[in-house]
Amino acid sequence: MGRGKIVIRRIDNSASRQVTFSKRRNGLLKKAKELAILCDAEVGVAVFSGTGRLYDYASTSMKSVIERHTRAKAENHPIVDTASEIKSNFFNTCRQLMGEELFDPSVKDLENLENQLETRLRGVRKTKEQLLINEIQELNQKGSLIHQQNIELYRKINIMHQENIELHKKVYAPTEENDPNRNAVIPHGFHITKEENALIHLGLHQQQQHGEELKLGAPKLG
Amino acid sequence: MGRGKIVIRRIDNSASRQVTFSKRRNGLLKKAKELAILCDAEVGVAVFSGTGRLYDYASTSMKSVIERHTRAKAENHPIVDTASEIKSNFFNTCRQLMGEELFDPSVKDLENLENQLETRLRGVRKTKEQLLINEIQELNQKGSLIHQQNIELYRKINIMHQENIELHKKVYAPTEENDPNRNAVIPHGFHITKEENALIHLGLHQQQQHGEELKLGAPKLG
DNA sequence: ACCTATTTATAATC
DNA sequence: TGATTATAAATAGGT
Repeated sequence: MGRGKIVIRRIDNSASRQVTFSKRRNGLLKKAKELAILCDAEVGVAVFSGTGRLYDYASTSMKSVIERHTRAKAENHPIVDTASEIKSNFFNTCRQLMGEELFDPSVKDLENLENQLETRLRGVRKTKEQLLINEIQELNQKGSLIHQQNIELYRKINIMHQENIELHKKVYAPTEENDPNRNAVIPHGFHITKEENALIHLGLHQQQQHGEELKLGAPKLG
Repeated sequence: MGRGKIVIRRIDNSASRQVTFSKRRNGLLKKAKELAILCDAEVGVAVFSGTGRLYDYASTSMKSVIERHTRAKAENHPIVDTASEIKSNFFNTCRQLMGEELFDPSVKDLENLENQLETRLRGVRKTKEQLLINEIQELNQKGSLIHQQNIELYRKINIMHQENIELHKKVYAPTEENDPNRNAVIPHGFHITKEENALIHLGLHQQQQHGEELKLGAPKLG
């Protein structure tokens, strides 16, 4: 709620951190008071600055809040896991995650921690991967399209080639001696023949590629 | 901060009071967390509803907060970092890594932990991304290749097309009335003409596609 | 510490 | 209880 949005993460700049601390500490204590008054609640707040200074508020008294809190906790938390045990487990988990030796890998909290971290990682990965996969699919589609067009062109060429041959026969075979324009035409015919060979060769070469390298189905993306 | 302004005074209506309590309690706890995270502060909040139910939050642990509070009240010089606090900080780090809020990121070990985890995550991501990027590049190369082949084919077809026209002229124009085989040949000529038209149409159609859709340059991969 | 453009929190309402 | 929304508050970034 300010000039710009901020991410809730430790403010690196010490001065800014101190300023923000001052502002927000006041805000927090104000809110605590308002809550206590508006809703008839008992509220206690304690804040220690980075430098260790204490700022606190209690709607009744801190003593009362602490005692009541202790009682409430005792009722809710019969036994099971000592707080210190859990702490210890977490501590070990952290060390493991930091690449150090694992002290006690059997702890459930450790496994939870690992799983949750993996889940997060997966989420990030998924998003980015999806973008890349989409891109690949688009390229595949375009590739298939051009490939189809290529095939179509080969077909057409073959047809034209046949026609060409027919025409050649018509032009040169039946009227070999009769046509006075024959000599003027020969270079054309010669030229065409060379082009045909080139085309056929090119076609074979490409079709091999199509069959072997260009299987343009969706690639296996892990 | 709502539809209307209110005065900070006990809310008489019980239902409204309860609703407001719920909202503002959440707000207070959220603010407490943010303060702890943003400003590297140790924060503890305890709230008892009118019905006596406890809602609390501690950036480290309530035990730590209470102890520190007691000490701060008793003595005048605040203690900076006890062993239990460091432990607490690790505890909080773990919680953060588990996807919960960050309570006290100021401890160096905590930062190390974060950095190391990020590094790991980055490494994994990079590897997988690289694979996908390679795949995209390969597809781009193949696509360009086919595209070039396509262009080449168009060129060949145009050449053949010209040759065909020349041949047509040779066959049908000069000997229109003289050739007794003319009728037998006409079907061929007719057929050819149709193919030519089809080819020209196809060519134009595809070239448009090449120009607009099939810019097969390397895509931007984020 | 003060100033505001913005973001947040939340009062009122459904 | 949970959404929604208009509005009040809080506050981030500057001075």
